[in-house]
Amino acid sequence: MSNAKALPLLDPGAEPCCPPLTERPLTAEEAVRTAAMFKALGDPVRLRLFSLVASHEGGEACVCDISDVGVSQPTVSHHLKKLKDAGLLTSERRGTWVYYRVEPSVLAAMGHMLGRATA
Amino acid sequence: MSNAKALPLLDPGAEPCCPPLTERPLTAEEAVRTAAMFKALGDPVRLRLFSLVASHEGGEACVCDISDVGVSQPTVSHHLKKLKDAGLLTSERRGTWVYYRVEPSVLAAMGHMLGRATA
DNA sequence: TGTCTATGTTGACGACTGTCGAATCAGGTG
DNA sequence: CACCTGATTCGACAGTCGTCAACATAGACA
Repeated sequence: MSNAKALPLLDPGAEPCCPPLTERPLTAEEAVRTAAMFKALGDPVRLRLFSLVASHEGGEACVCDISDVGVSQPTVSHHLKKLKDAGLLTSERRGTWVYYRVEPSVLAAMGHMLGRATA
Repeated sequence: MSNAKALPLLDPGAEPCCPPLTERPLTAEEAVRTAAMFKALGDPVRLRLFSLVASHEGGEACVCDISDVGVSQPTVSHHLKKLKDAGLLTSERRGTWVYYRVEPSVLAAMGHMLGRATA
């Protein structure tokens, strides 16, 4: 987390994960890992925070810019941490503010599972 | 797996839903609706059941064929109902057995949000 | 150095969720 | 008709989750 690199510095055992859901049944282990990512996006506040970061210019945003989602700031921090734990976001402190950015590889993996990118 | 009909017999307010997450921040309402779908897939058992149905031939499977996910049958039924409530599955009773099938439009919508499926 | 602003952490509370056993409903078969 | 199998619903329980107020930490600036 030193600086900007698109290199997917993946968490322990975070491959492309899984084939499209329409291709083959998931194993128990795959399901556990994948469900964790879906669960991270399964909360309205978290989903909104994630979209705020993902749609921000450069794919990064500081907390001060996305704290307007209707909950208290500790709660925002809590959800941001959950997203980070799920591997969907990475954080970087730059001076006074902390910037969050999306992990594009994980996003693509989830989209691949759902959208059957057979093309 | 070119199913016969892609007809989306939509649930109450089940449009294409939302733009890709990387395009624009979701509104609160969009986030609530979309998070419900992600949450439905946010449980390992449910995700496995869903993949079992989705990957079955014809996109449909009877309960008797997907009950081997490590939990009791009432629990399977419970999760199946959740998936149905979320609009991800539809059920149909055919004689003795009940068949579940995936709702392709919802799958595509989620994939579109995450991975911008292709283009 | 001290103080102020910006984030993250802790502890607690209410609500929801996943799970099971038992009971119930639906349909087929003798 | 009675009976049996498959599937859902009911009631209850433990565990997790989302939320907040209060406190702690990190860095900037005077």
